[in-house]
Amino acid sequence: MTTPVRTRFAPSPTGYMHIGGMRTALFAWLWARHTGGVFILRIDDTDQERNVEAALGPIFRAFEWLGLNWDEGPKVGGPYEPYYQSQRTPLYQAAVDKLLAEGKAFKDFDAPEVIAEDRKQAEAAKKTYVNIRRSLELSDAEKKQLEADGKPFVVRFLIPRDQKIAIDDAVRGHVEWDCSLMPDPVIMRSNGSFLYNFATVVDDSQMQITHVIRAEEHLANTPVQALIHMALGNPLPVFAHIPFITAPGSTKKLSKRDVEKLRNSPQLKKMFDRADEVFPQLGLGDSKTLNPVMVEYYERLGYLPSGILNALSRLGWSLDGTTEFLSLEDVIQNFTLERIVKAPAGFDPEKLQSYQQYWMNQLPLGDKVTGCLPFLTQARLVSGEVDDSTREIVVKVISAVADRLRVFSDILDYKEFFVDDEAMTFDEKPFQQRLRDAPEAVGLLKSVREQLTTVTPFDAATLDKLVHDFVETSGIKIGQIVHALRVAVTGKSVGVGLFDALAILGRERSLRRIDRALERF
RNA sequence: GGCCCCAUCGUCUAGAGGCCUAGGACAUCGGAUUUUCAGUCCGAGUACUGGGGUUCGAAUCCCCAUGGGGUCACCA
Repeated sequence: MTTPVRTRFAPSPTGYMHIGGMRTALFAWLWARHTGGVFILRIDDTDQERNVEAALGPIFRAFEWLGLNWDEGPKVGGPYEPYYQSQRTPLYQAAVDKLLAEGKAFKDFDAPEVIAEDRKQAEAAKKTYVNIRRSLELSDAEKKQLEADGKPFVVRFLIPRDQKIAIDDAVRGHVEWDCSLMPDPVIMRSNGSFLYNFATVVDDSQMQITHVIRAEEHLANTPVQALIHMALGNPLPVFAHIPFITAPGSTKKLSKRDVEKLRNSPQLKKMFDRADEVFPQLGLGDSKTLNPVMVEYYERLGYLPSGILNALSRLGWSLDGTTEFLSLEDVIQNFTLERIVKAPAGFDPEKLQSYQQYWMNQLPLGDKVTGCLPFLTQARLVSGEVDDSTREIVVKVISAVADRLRVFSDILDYKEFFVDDEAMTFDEKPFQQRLRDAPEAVGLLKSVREQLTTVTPFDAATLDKLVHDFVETSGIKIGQIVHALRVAVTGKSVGVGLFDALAILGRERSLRRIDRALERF
């Protein structure tokens, strides 16, 4: 019989979901899904105070947005409840008692200052620090006396110093440590609370976790955890330490501590700038409230789960040498731990952009409209109720924008179609260059305006022909009129095809805008 | 510093002894298409950290060096 795979992700309630953590969670989730196993969410809130629920919001939200559901955990429950570490202390207590009773852990009465001194001396002597087990020398009577006196103590797990401990990591292979170099870790604080390293072991075992898939920085914790598992009589789970994600252009772990440094990295600058441009329009603050290390940044900017998921899966994992675009379903089907790359992977915004672009282009028009609409409403470019005529315009704009649309919020770059003719602003630079500084612009604009009053139908193909004929008969270059017209009608030098723009606006609005430009000379 | 991990184009990666004069993708740079921007198409350059082995043969196996990183709490 083969036991079903059970993996877990155990975030602490930090108030946001880290993109690197999301990638770790994804790998654990993928392994469960690939094998038809179970994925568990467990909350590591041992040292958190009140606001756990609030701090958890963005984390659940990230999972839900990306469609990574959990089979057991908060909200859904499960056979190993509770899924909050803060509510599991009886389990930890029982485990400590067991170790204590079996002599596999001991009460250490040494004061912190004493320990600090030991450590200092070891350092001075250039020797690896290993705690001195003074309390182990105490007689039972002495220990009883100390406890009766209310002398504080911690519980330490007794490392079998005469051994070596080895694990066979599913991505790293055989890794071995010499126990004689390991200090006895504290597993229970003097205030009676428990430490992560211990709680994790108890939880993983009680929840029947078969595969501990986590970031590489936990590799150093693993010997201790393995030893505790063994002392508790648990079977060892399979460990799989996946490499962490590094910051763009760096070899260091991508951490939110360094966001301010990241802001200036050339690779990430664009992402911060985009946040500062878009979020204020949406009433969501700016790059200080949401930045590219948070999953929510991508959601709020209108990235697609498929784009993010594709990018995240390809960071440290590949199907083969050529496949770049994979749906979640593809990845689930092909995901194996052995194909995880051992070296850290740099987070590359450009590459993410390309995955995103691919998946956006796969989307049918209707889905793009549905995706963009909330952004237009949120930016108050369309009013709450979306009537058919509004929707019609949105459809037209998005068709014209075509594959310029990479993320849904890009639609905000085309707000000229959604503002009143009188409210539309002209960008100064192109207005100067294409209209004021172009001596023939006024005349050409007036002539074309004349023709626009009568041409029918007022659609892109007809307008295209009209302008080309106009160019022909007046013997000018097409650029001379096109640029002027574009600025006059949209206020900008870049955007959708000019004839599309005119057709979307329609005759009335186009003429009004041309008049405004003319008046503005 | 101790312990541990890692090492192929700028970046993500393919490569599990001969198929490698090292493949793909992103980015970059050319060129084409074009009313702008984007896109698309075509093309180019760019990498096995170094040194020793093993072998007829090494990017691939072993050793050493170097470099990078992680971790060393009564944090998680």
